[in-house]
Amino acid sequence: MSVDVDAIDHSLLRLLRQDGRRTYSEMAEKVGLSVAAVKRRVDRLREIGVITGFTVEIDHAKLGWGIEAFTELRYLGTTGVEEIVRSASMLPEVQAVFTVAGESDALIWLRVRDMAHLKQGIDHLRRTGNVTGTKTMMILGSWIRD
Amino acid sequence: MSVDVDAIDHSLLRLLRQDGRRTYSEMAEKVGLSVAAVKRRVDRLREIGVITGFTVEIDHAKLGWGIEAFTELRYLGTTGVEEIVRSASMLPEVQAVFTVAGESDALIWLRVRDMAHLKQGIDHLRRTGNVTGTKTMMILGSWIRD
DNA sequence: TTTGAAATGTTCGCGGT
DNA sequence: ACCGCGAACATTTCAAA
Repeated sequence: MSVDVDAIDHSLLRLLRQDGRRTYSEMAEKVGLSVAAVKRRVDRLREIGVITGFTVEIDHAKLGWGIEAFTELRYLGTTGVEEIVRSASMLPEVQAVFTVAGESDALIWLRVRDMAHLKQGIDHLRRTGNVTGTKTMMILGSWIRD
Repeated sequence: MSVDVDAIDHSLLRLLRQDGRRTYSEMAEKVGLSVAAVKRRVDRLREIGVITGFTVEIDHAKLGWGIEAFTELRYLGTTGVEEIVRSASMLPEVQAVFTVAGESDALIWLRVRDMAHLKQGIDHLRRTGNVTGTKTMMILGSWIRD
């Protein structure tokens, strides 16, 4: 399932990670190709599925959702992975769901307005699906690549 | 530190989360404003720090980095939070670092090519900084909002 | 806030390597 | 298969109302 992506493609991906709205002209200048060549390469990276989309990065604290936490969930042995993701992702407070192998079955990334809101979110998770136990870590700070 | 962001701003943020390369014209049509008004709003969201940037979403498995894991790290009590982030973020395998309150001090999101590579990454983390213990969860699947 | 016009960027066909 | 060129089309940007 791996694909051929050369050094220039990697440069383009790096440039787009730094700024997803960069123009083709700007990228063309940086990698030393024509504008059309750059567009064709980016189009191809989308077609073969290396690029799955573009998005905006938001400071949620500025929007009043300044508290983040990870909650590890354990489910009944009969609960399928798909079911875990489906039930957890319904909560608007859930930013991401990772199904994992280890003591826990899932790791949930929560984003909330305050502690009361967090409590409510965790309670909701415990009630939805067949949750048998939770363990929550408050996020003090985070660093994300690029 | 919270700011005033109205319903139209939220619509624009939602549209940009779905596709960060949407044109102002397209957004203008969807929210019922002129193109210039939309541009001014997006510019303002950047200025006040709600929008911190734009980026591309990549399928890393297609690039041959198909294994992901979370590693919980415990550090010596003398280790500062800044030091934890600084040492961990140096590894290219580290996708994100979350400093947390709880049993562990940090939660590291790793992305690697294979199991040998994962082992090497965790070993490196254990050696860098004052790590006193680790616990790793392999990621089986993930769902991320939008 | 909108309008309007110039500058800039995107898209695609075609010919060349 | 990949590139560059050029022309048509679309978007961005900003000044003025």
